Amino acid sequence: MSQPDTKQRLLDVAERLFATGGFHATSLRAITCAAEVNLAAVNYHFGSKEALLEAVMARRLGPLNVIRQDRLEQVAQRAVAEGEKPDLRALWTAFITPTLELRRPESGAEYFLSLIGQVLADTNGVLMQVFLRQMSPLFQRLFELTCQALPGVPRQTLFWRVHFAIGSMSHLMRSNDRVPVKPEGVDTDVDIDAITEMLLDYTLAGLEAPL
Amino acid sequence: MSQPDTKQRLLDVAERLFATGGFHATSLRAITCAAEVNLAAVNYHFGSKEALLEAVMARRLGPLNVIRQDRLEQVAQRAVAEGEKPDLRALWTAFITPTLELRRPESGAEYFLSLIGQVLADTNGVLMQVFLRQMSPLFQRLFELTCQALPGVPRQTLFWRVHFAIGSMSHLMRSNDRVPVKPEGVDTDVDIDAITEMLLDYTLAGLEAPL
DNA sequence: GTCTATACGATGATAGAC
DNA sequence: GTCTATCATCGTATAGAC
Repeated sequence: MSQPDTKQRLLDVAERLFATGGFHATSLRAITCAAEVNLAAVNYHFGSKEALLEAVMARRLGPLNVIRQDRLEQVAQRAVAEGEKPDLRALWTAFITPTLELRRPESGAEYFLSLIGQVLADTNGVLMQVFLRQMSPLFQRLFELTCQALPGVPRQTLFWRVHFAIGSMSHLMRSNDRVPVKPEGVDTDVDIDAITEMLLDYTLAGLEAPL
Repeated sequence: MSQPDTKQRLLDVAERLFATGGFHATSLRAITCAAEVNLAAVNYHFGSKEALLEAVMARRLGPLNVIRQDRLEQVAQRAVAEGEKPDLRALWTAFITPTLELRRPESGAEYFLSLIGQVLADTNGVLMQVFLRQMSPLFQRLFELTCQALPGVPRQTLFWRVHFAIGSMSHLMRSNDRVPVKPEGVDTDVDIDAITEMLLDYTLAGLEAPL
């Protein structure tokens, strides 16, 4: 390998350009030019433009999902140990916190979240299928534990409420800095911890809503 | 005009193909072929592919926003007349109900919602800007009335909660039939009235969540 | 194995004849 | 208003240099 970091450079540049300019609007020529590699390098190393995006996602999603799964199981085991229902707030904290942590500039994944937000929205795309294959076990587990935590709410109802919660979260991920409407007297530039707590309060109240 | 309904046919076909196949994946050649018009007709009548989508959106969004704005003002005026705060449930019913009504096959706009969901997700796109310009007054008004209905919650907090609510709603719009994960014992094919009520319960609980 | 140069078909857009 | 012809650019594929 004369250029040992060609793949790495492609992943980094693609993540940034896809996130800032959009997947479809970003050409392979723009990526390979910015990464200072040949155009054909993408197809050689990854196979296609879609496969490149898939690799960009997998690189971050893999470790992230391990963390979320671990923290989810910790909450589940604590519930078993204490012989009680899983703690709802702990459950959703385990799911939300590691995700929003990526918004911190120090994480090195500042562009990743808005990228995921885009993919999550592309209902018809193949990318969605790829993403879901990675996420499906986590979603299933989160749903089951939420059902255990809220035995009073019908599964059917909880399914849709979890669906709504995912919607809020993905919408937040997508709105990196640009928030649709900024009314007077509102500062949209709040820190991550504050937003995380607001999302948690909102989501928990929704999940526990009276029937 | 030898073909007086060329524009109309283009709008109808484009709405259907954009919604089912995705905006980027649908070529102008596929649209003009299905509509049985010449390829250049799109650029003649609308100017560009993006402008065509904009026209498709505006055709439905205009009347819909008039309805939503009217119903919002009805709630506001009732509050003034009774000298009380606006009713929160009535407020969000006015916003959500006319929208989800479009999911009914009889509405003739069955493809529209998933199209809007796509646009709402394309954070970086020009389409988003177009959409927001149409929606911004409605969002502003909904936010202000929500603030009036919940004077105990800080504007800053309510801003984000409204943001989360919009996220749930757009996520629901996007998932026309295809829901990411279907756990056991859950029927995802519920009727619109039931889903509307579940979304309302969820959203209201979130907006009113304790601090 | 890795990179380069080059070519192919399809796309969105446009100019000009009718 | 409608059509044909043509353009630059896109994602992709491949042959050949190192």
